[in-house]
Amino acid sequence: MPQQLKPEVREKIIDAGLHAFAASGFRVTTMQEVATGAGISTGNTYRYFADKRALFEAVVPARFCRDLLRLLRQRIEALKGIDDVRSLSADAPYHLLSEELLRFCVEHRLRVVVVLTRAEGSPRARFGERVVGSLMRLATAHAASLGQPVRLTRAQRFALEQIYGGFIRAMAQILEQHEDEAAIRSAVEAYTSYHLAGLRGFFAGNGAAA
Amino acid sequence: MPQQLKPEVREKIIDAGLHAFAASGFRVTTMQEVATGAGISTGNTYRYFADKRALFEAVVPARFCRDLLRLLRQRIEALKGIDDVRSLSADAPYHLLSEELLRFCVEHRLRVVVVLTRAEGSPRARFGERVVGSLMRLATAHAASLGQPVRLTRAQRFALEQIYGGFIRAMAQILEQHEDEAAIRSAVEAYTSYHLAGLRGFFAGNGAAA
Amino acid sequence: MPQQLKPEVREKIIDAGLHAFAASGFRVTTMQEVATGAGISTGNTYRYFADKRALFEAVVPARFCRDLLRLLRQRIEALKGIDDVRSLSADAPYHLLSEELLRFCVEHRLRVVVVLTRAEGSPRARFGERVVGSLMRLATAHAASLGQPVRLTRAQRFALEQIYGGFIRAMAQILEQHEDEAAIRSAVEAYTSYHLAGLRGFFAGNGAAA
Amino acid sequence: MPQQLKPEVREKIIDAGLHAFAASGFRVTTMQEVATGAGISTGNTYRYFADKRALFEAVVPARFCRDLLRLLRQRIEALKGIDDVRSLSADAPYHLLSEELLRFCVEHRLRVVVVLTRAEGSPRARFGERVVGSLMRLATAHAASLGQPVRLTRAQRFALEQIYGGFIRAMAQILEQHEDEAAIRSAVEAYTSYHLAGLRGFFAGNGAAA
DNA sequence: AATGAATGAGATTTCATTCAT
DNA sequence: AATGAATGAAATCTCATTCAT
Repeated sequence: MPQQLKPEVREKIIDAGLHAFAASGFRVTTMQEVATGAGISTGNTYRYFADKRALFEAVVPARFCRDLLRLLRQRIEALKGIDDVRSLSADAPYHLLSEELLRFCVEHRLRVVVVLTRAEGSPRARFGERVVGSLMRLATAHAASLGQPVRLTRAQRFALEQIYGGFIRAMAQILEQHEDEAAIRSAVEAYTSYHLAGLRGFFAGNGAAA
Repeated sequence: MPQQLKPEVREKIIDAGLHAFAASGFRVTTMQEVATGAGISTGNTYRYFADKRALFEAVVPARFCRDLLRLLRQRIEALKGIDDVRSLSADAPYHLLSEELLRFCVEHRLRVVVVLTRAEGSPRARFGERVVGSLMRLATAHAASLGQPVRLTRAQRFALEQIYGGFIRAMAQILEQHEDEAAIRSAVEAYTSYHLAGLRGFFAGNGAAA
Repeated sequence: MPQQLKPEVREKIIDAGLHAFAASGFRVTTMQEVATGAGISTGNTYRYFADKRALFEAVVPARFCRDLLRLLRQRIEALKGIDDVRSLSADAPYHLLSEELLRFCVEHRLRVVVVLTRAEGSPRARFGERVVGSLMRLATAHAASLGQPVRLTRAQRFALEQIYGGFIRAMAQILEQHEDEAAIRSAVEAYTSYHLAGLRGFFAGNGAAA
Repeated sequence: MPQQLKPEVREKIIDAGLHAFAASGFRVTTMQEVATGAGISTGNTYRYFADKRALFEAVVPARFCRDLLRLLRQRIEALKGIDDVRSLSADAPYHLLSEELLRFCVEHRLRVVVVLTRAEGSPRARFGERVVGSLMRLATAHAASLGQPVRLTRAQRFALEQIYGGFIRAMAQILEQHEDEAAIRSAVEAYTSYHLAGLRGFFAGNGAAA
């Protein structure tokens, strides 16, 4: 039922929800705020979305999550051709690999922010974790696929988790604070120079290739 | 009024608050939980602390914030003697610089966690940002104090902010998930190998010295 | 205003209301359900009926109530020729007396169900009571018209009320659960064998004639 | 947690709930009404009962349901010694069998009313049905245990269901409308003279012994 | 006449905070 | 000082009813 109502109102609600969630997070945002933001009454909101969680799911659709996850994985997998992260020049592969991801993130700027850092209490609360877990598994598998398999200690695994967590969080922050693509691109590039060099150091320091 | 009450009760409340905030964050934690955790009544809590915010401020006192901030700054400042982060070996300076900070963090494990990652909605909500800002200013000033002043673009500055943000967040996570010092130490070490190499790469990639 | 609208739409609404009320009762049924059931919009419903109560009154019209009441009364009155319920054979009078009533009930199956057992909160909420009251008065008057006037105690009067209440309720249940006339007839017959024998026992046990 | 608060307030809430539920049913009764009835604020109600359903369950405890069910079953089972309901004098076994049940009903007057006829939408909504089902099974088993097993047609089974349904409903009504035991006793007695005679007629009419 | 989106009142539930004892 | 029951404001959600088109 809550589907073919006025599409523009639906969009207005989703948009208001997106901004409200991005500004305050799922828990703190009230349906009142969303409704006000959309210029409608609270009750009307419920004609379009069964409840707050459903609204969140519409703001951050499953499809979107799948795509984001896939693009992030591709970014890791694209490293497979390269024998050793240490040989990686910071920018060359970067532009190559992430063009699609970047476009996607630019297009869905706030959506990425919301799902990665404003989803506490929402039905997508674990998405961030899942992304990190997925990246971790890829990284591990990839490393294993190289000559000298990586033996990470528990502490190293934990650190790697933080590293990837920091990476996606940084991406979210960049998207949150910048509106135009050029600015986002520059900030990502700058962060990438840190991140890739960091990974090289991490695996080198651990006598491991990745 | 909340001065000459029983200090041990006060401590019990603070301790219960600390654990509750660490477990669920400021917003989600209820005064009831805190009181129960402290083994006293809800009402009594308010004789010791004017409200939830005041309790949080007692759990994470200004003094503690100052100390943590100071130690973090020292860590940066200690780099001053070194001309170029690029020449930095990953582990050597690490142990040297951070011994005091580490001890402090181990001792105030949960407090650090709370103020850095569980403070949303609390009066210390911005502390993390302030720390990062302070570290940024130091880094910039330090760089400027060297021969060739660093000219960071806006994007690089922003990326550096994320880098430091990720750093303190990683530290918080490490402290949250590990209880014994040895484990904390290993995890910090692993993360540091990433972080310092990352910084080298960052400044190298940006043709800048720090 | 709700007069010269399209009669077939009016009928559709009434029919949808009938089914919805029969399925869930007055209170639980929503105007949305009714409108959907009628294949029209919610708003349009209100062009035909001032409000939910008016709709209910149309679903169960006064005329219908009068007819049902009249037929039920006839059933009682038809006993007048018979001196003593005790002499009543269970089935003979049954077919005779109730043929018209039965046809009526079969024809207005759901309507009877609704007014007798699904009317809570509606403007016809008391109809069941009124029916019972009416039957009671008839029974009393009838008894009084016989030689030895029945002296029912207050308790007996009350019990008789429950007996008639149970009777009409049973009839409603039978109508609700059976669709074809034969099945309804059998069930009514079975219940009647209980009910009439019960009445005989009731008046015999109370040393009264009815 | 909602247990050892002020027992007298708890009792007041339960009592207010009992009366409100008895007056309007589970669905229609609001927590506001209950709170007002108990002379407290709405919020306070939730300190004693997790939600409306929990309140209902406290008003009509499982223990109470078990006892009521057991006593009703006993009433049926006590008929086992009697070969044929037809030989049953209306009052003799009645007093014998039901003394305990009567006392119980008198003591828990409104509670019985609520669980049997005001529970729609509540966690005990099906209790009435279960009671009827249980009585039906007992009656059937009992009949089967006699010489000539009862072969009830579908219609007769259905009618028997209505008979027992009417029986418990009548009992509820009697309890609802009378306060003192003597009145209840008289009304039950009067109804019983109908009910038992009715059963005799029912089984006789069906050429069956029970 | 009709649509169906929109409103707004009201119900349930949660908690920070207050208050009688 | 302490208790812990009580309050009241606010949030989520539901629907009868209205209204712009």
